[in-house]
Amino acid sequence: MLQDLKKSKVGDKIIREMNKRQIKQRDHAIQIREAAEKLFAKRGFYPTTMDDIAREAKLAKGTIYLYFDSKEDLFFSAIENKLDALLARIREAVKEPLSPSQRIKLTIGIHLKFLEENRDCFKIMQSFPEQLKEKLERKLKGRVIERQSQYIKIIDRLIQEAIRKGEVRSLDSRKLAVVLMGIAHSLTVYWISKKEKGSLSEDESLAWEIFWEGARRKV
Amino acid sequence: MLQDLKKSKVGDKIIREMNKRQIKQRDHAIQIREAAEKLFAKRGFYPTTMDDIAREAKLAKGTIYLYFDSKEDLFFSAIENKLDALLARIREAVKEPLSPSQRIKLTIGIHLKFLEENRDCFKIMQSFPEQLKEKLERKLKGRVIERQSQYIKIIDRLIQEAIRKGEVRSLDSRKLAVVLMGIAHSLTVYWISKKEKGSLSEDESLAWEIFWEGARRKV
DNA sequence: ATAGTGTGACTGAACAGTCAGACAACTGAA
DNA sequence: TTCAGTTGTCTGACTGTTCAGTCACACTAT
Repeated sequence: MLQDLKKSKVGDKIIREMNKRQIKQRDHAIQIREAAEKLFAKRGFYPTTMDDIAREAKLAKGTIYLYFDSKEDLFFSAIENKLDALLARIREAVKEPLSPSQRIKLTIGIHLKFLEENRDCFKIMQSFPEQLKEKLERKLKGRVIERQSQYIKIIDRLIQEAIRKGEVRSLDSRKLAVVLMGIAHSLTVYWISKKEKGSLSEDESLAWEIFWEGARRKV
Repeated sequence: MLQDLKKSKVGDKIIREMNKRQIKQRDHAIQIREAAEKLFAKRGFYPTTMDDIAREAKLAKGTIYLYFDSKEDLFFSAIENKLDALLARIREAVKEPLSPSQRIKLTIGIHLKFLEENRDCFKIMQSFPEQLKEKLERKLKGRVIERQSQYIKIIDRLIQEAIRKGEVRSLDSRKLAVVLMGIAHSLTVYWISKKEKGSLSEDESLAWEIFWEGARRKV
């Protein structure tokens, strides 16, 4: 076995070199991020210590610093990771060949389903905005804010399209996007506060109905 | 003057004793709470230090501890104080002899106006829920949660009434209350993110319209 | 004279981040 | 295949700093 590996070309060699150390590395990075997600979600940024995270990840504290520059870096990486997953799903959904309003509905559904599956992520994001010292790396903060605004932009664009097609009244599309997200958000908070009884996805129709009836162009 | 005071009965004496020291005391308590509100709103709980608050209040750190037991106590006192003011205004408005739906509209208006005038309060409340260690005094946390739920309860009751009178479709009234608050909340976040350009109160009609059209019983 | 307020240097605990040394995976010469 | 040497990974005791809360002393109204 080892012979085979040795015979292979340089390119392969690099790939195989990943096959013990690098894979372990990647695993550790994931392990750490997952521990961080869990604890940041539970307690928020400040009360979570690097020792806690190390314990949760079953690694030494020093190890964390091999993969992440600082506590903040880890925090933002965790959020980014989740947000990217959500954005990817939404971008996929938006491509569906449906009317704008139907695509908006689909998006809400995905959004709620995602939060249901990733309540941790939601809790982190919710506690994010103001709780960090200004002096913190603007760059880091910016990375997340950019993703959040991308998200609103997608909804905004959908609503603009719906307005253009006469499905929705011509109101401020950005504000409508904000309102729609607010509805989804508040239902999620409520769902979490009820200790997650029932299914959040079930509220998709309520959120949609209120928004749609409230926003649509009356015939 | 001093003679007069000395002659007066015990009851009076207590009252007058407030007239130099106690008044100063009350002023200091207010000074401290206002400084705390300002800084907690700006930075959140953890990054705000007692030294910061003392500096802002132009008093020594030790003085704060004459009026408040701990940092947490001060934090919750600040929120409570604001929430009580909001609740008082809402309770007053709800008494108006109007139809339930009109009273709901009035309530939203007051809510938005209050947040516009007290954006600090809003920012504190928003950052409140998860960011404190569990070990923190449940009692303190409870004081605020109780007030928040009172608020939702008032809206809930209004909506129940509107449903009973046939103004609103018979949906889950608590969820509708949550949605309504979510709409107001998200518009406030948006308004703050736009650096408070324009007037938040102007969004009253948008919030109302979407909610109302979405929730009302169709004729 | 004294009791009620105010002060800010000080203390002890908590915690992010470091680093010297242990350890495991790989290499290539014999 | 073996093993000494090399490189990359991991560890947790340690360090320096930050900060909530204290306390001995100062001040001021009565």
